[in-house]
Amino acid sequence: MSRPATLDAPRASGRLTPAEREVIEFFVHLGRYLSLPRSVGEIYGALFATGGTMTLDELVSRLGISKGSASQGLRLLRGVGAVRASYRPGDRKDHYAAEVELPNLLRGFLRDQLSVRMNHANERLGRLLDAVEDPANGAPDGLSHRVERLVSWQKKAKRLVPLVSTFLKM
Amino acid sequence: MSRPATLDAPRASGRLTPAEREVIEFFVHLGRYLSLPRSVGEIYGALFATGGTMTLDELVSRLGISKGSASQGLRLLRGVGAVRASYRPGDRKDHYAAEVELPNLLRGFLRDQLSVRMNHANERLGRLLDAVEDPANGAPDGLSHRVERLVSWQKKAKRLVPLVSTFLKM
DNA sequence: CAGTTTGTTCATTGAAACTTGAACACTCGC
DNA sequence: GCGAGTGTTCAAGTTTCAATGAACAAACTG
Repeated sequence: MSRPATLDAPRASGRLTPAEREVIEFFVHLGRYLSLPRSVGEIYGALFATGGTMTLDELVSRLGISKGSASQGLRLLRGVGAVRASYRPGDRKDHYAAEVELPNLLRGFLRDQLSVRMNHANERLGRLLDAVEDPANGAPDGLSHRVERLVSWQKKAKRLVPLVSTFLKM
Repeated sequence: MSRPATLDAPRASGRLTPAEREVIEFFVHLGRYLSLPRSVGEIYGALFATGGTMTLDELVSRLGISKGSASQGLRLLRGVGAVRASYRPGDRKDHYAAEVELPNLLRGFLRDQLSVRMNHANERLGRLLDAVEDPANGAPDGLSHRVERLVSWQKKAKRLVPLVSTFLKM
C-alpha cells in the first residue's frame, strides 16, 4: 500500500536549496496529472524557482538529469509556451526562463494545442458520422443519433474556449 | 515514420459490425488523450455503439479481451460514472450500459474527481507556501511572490468550475 | 580549416503499466 | 450442502514509455 519513494522526490539535487526542491516536487506532482514525464516537471520547477534564466548544462548538473532529457524536456516546454529561450550577445549558450504568468501560459496552450486537437476531433467525428450513416455498415438502431449528439457537444466545447480565455484575464 | 498498425484498431472483433468498429476506434483514440487503457475505450465504445446493455461475457467475446480486463475496465468506467450497471430480476448477470449524456458524465467527473483534486492542490500549495517563506530554506528572491501568484490562480480556477457546469447545461 | 563548444538525435536500457489466465470468492437453484 | 454460473483478484508475461549516453550536426574561435 505504500507509494514508491521515488515518485515525488527529485533524484540528484545536491546543488538545490530546500525551497527549490519543494517547488520542483510540486511541479513534478502537477505534471503527473497531465501525464508529463518527471524530467519536464523538474525542469519547469527549477526555472520557476530561480525566477531568472538557466542554461542547459546548469539544468543538467543541478537536477542530475541527462543532457538528452534536458534537451527534449526543454523542447516540449518551449513548444507549449511554458519556457522561453533568450539569446545573449557574447554568450553561445541558450538561456531559458519559465513563463510564470498563467494567462500567458494558457493563451499559448489554448491557441496552439487545443485548437489543433479540436479540429482533429472535428475531422474524426465527421468521418465517424459518415461511417455510421452508411447503411452498408450495419449501425445499431439510434447510433447515428448518438453520434450527432457528440458532434453538437463538440461544437459547444468549441464555444466554451473563448469564454474561459476571457475569464482568465479578469 | 509509420505509426504502429495496432494503435487504433480493435484487436479481435469478429462479431462487430463495421459501424461498431468505427465507434470503438473513436473512443479508443479519445481515451489515449486521457491516457486510459485501450480496453477501457473499447468497452465504452462497444456500449455506446449498441445503445442498449451488454453483459461482461458479451463484452469479452465480442471484443476479444480477457475477463480480467473487462472486469477491471468496467470497474473504472463505473467509478467515473461513464457506465451504469442494471440488475434484472431473473437474470444473474449484470447488465451494463454506457452513460451517453455528456452533462451527466461531466457532472460526475466535476463532483467526484475535480473537486478532490482541487482540494488536494490547495493543500499542496499551502505547504509549498509555508516552505518557501521559511528563511531557513534558502528560497531565491521573489519566489514566495510567485508562489502566492499560483495560489491566487488556483482560487480563480475554483471559481471557474461552476461557470463551466452552468454552460454545459445550456 | 582544425578544434572546441553547444545542443540534438536515437538505439539501448530500465521501469512502469496493461493484459492475460487461472485461482478464488460469492450467489443461486436444486 | 453441492454444483454450476458469475464476477474479482493477482502473479506472470508482454507492451509501452521515459531516461540515458554516445554519436552526430551546427556554429563559433583561433
